[in-house]
Amino acid sequence: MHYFTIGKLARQAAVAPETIRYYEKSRLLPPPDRLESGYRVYDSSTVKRVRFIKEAQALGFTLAEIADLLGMTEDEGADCATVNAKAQEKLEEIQKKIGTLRKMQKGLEVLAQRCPADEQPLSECSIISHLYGAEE
Amino acid sequence: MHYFTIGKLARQAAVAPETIRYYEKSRLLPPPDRLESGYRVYDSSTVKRVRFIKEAQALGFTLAEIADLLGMTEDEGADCATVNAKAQEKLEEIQKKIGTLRKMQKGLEVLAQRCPADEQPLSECSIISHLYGAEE
DNA sequence: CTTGACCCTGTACCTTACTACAGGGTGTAG
DNA sequence: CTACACCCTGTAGTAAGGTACAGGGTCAAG
Repeated sequence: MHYFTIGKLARQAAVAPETIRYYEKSRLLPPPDRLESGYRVYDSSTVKRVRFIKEAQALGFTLAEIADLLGMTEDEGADCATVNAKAQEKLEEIQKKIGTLRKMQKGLEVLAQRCPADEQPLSECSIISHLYGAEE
Repeated sequence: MHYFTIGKLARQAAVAPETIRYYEKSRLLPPPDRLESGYRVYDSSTVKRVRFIKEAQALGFTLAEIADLLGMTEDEGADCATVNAKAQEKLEEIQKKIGTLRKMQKGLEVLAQRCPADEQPLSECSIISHLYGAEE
């Protein structure tokens, strides 16, 4: 089966090799197998894992939170009550993020629609007012 | 009308006063009016603005991006084509974020459901596989 | 009319998440 | 058999986003 050295992994996941080593040190990636030379070797599942990390990060999760998220599925001997509680917590957080994004979306749509017909000042910020139900 | 000093504003928005001053320096907040003493004075719209900044940040937007977002509604004399193009761009970004969050949500739900009936190893990470359609 | 909570500016420091060497070994194409 | 791209460890530096003083003025309650 085809394997990846750190450089190839990094290219596939669109990050720098240093970032991979940094993630390893930070326990976001498990210590990989090594060739006799000491070179790290990875398989394609690591590519997915790194991409996941990057996407979660773009959504405002910190590396610590992401480690937690990934840890949930990997802790051998984590009991179900704990995993479920954590999952529930994360689900609520995600639900809230989606809700806020929806409101921003609405605000931007209003802003865009208002524009071609113009004349009204844009100064009343429709993004903010959609989030907080302000004087529209 | 009731006004806020920096400390009250900070408490209302759940940040530190230093953060408010930092946002002012970073042009995320306009220079406020001052009392004769030099004290900054704000009104409630600034509370909303600061909350907006914090929420946008929690969604992975940088302060520079947020400044851009807020700037869109305030640039006197920004032409509509430009505002619309920017809004469209942001809308796509937001749509993508929502999509990714939905997939994470699905993954976490599967993880949680799988747990009480247990026995299967959790080791196949359902969060990641939901994002990348891996071997489920 | 003072005391405690608040405000000011300015500078220095901190954490997170990288990024960039330095100094040295590896692997493969020509 | 060498040249060039790649890998290793370790340490230091960077950018973003704050946070923490120091040194000094303000304001309202008692």
